[in-house]
Amino acid sequence: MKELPKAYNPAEYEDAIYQRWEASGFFNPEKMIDAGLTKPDAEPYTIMLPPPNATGVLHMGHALMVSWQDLLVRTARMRGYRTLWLPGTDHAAIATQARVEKDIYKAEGKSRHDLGREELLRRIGTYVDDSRQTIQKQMRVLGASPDWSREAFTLDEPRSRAVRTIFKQMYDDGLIYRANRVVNWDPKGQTTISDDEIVYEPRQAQLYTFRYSKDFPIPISTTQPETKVGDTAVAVHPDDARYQAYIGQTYEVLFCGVTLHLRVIADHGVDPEFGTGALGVTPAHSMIDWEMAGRHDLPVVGVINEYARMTVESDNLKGKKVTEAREVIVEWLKEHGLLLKEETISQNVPTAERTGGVVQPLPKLQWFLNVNKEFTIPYSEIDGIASGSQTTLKDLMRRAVAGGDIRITPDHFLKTYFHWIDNLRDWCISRQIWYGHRLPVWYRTPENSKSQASASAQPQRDGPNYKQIPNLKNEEDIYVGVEAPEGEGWVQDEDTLDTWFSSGLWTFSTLGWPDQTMDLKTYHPTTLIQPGTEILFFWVARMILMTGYTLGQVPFRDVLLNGMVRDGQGRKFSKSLRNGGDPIEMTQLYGADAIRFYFAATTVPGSDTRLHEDKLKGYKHFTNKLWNISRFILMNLDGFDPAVPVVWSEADKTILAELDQTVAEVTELIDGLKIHLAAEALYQYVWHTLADKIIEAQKMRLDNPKERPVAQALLIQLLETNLRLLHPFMPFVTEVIWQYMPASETEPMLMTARWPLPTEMTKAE
RNA sequence: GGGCGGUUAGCUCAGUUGGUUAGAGCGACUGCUUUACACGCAGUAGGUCGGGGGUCCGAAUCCCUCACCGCCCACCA
Repeated sequence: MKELPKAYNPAEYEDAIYQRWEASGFFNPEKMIDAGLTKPDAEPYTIMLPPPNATGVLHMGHALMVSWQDLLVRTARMRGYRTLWLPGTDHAAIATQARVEKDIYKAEGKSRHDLGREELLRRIGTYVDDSRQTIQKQMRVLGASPDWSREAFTLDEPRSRAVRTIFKQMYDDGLIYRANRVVNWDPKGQTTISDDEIVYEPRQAQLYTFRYSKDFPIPISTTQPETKVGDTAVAVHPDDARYQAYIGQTYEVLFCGVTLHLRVIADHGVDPEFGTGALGVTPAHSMIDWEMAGRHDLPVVGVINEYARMTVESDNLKGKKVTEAREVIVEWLKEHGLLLKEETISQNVPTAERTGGVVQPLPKLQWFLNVNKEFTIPYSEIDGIASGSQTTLKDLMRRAVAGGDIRITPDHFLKTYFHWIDNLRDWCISRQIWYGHRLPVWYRTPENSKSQASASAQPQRDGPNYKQIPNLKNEEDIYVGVEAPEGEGWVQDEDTLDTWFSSGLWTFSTLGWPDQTMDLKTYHPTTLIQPGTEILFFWVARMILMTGYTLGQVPFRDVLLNGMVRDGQGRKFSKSLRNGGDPIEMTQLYGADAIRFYFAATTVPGSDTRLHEDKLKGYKHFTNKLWNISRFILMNLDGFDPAVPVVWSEADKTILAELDQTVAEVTELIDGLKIHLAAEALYQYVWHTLADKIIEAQKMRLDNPKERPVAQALLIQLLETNLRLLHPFMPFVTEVIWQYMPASETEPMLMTARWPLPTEMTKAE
């Protein structure tokens, strides 16, 4: 037998081992069946890899993702499940386009408008291909075993077809609709964004208390005086004694050169304690006011455009930026003695997550998904929702989790999930960016049906004249379909879909839906998904929605949430901080196994974790310890014949029973998704029981010719079982050692070897 | 404003359904060139489990309350 080197050097083995795994084809579950390693009727075990954004490289958060999922997948594979781990990438619409635009601007000084839609998309395509290759390479370095042959991309043709198909179905069901509504507009990114893409930034703001004019009886307070030229009402609380006399009255005032028609309305949404207890209602530029305007049938007057500039017909305001207009108005108030009070308050300013731009509420013609509208669900396996019954998307999302069809780990996130659903409003799904799934919607107006239409013929898309809103009538035909319509004059909507629309289909679009494929039948619902806590709403909830709607199923049984990986000081990893976090670099330093064991052992579901290199070093030592345990046992194997039966002593039986117990414990802990406890149990057993106690005790026996064969049999049995148990945690080093094990003659690859059964030891007697 | 999580050894963190002297890694200290491993071995020190109150035969664990830290949601205009 060849003797192992004194120390384990990961870099020497990892590449070759990975190549051997991949070349075997056994990441693919059907290949496992063909080779007789998995039974054809085995229960499936499926994990869809949360597709990393196609915007570049993986970070330590992805390393955590790979560590946990590959661990679960390798365990399932060894335990005989028909195991599929399906990889892919997400086109991450806004993030990717913003990134490429930035790069291009930096390098060439060109904007997307200089390049045009086609050229920009071509550039993004190239960029995304590069990123995907980088991501694949990084996953390989970490030892991931996904079925690369099934790799998917949220923007490839099969996934796009799924998107168009669902869009059409939802449109036909009346769930997707087009409407003029106040949406969150990002002036910097020049697109709408969803409620979930807003981050509130605390800032200091000036709160101005003033009267519109000398004649107007009620003073109001605001932090945004520039929007007040768009006011159409003043709202007070219905029970507010101070203002009872004015409710229902209408006033005409000249405010900073603009004539306003203000009605005094009573609405429960007004807090009588705040400011003057009266609120200037600006339906066009505030979500709350828009809703209030709906309740009171108020006119909507737009005064700000997509570039956050004033559109109001007034010489001293028109064309000015909102910040400039604010100064003009405050100045005007002061001059006319209308400003009553000015105080500094702290305020949360809504900003766009991706661009940092201050969100400007604007009325826009957009596409929405109605989460409250009833529709008939033809088929449902979801607890509490019968096939053919009436339901809503919100209800689907709630019941899929409430009924226990989906388990969330850790379970305290259930509350957060339900709270989010309860507050959910219709989802704005259209985006004014170019990279993404173009809406499968075509328009035909009398005008463009004659000549070959151009995109600019579209209604109101960029027109700043909101005076017509909200009663804009579309004098055009609309066609929604999976493929473009026949006939002349149809122009496709310029907009693309929110990136989470396609991500929501991930568990089944990856399996070939809308075709009724074998994959879909076999692998769906999937077993488990492992997202970060920050995308519980963005992604997990949307998957439940989309899957419930489309298949009447849950997308997965288990949601295993992970927190964020931070640096040793608790900071996020970022390029600007230069605080490291490159998985490849870490792998070179400590080996992939140490990284993986680190994440298995020290990271708890749902909680953020700080990366400590001293611990990483500790787990590198652990791989080396395992190496040397193996080295010792293997170098004492001469003369050993596995075929010769041995008689265990009582002490041996105790040892084997303890091993047995470890197998049962580790298996159970992994089943319960308590990966960190499983890792800890194995670490303790291998180092402090097997190495420190058992091996030390067997050394004397090995010197005794009579006892030697029993000691050999015992040690090889212990090592073999531990290698099997450890393989999902540290696949490389265990696979290398396995090649020296007698068992490799019958099971040549540890990756596809069988998981030890708790009873195996007792059977060995 | 509402909700969730955290506070355990010098540091970073575990602690599964409340059960005998509260654990790990790293660090510290003492001793080991023991031929598997110094990426090692044997051992030692170190904690009133954030404060207060309660339930219980028994609480790090359950209940109440307070403090501080972090996150999520809402958005007072």
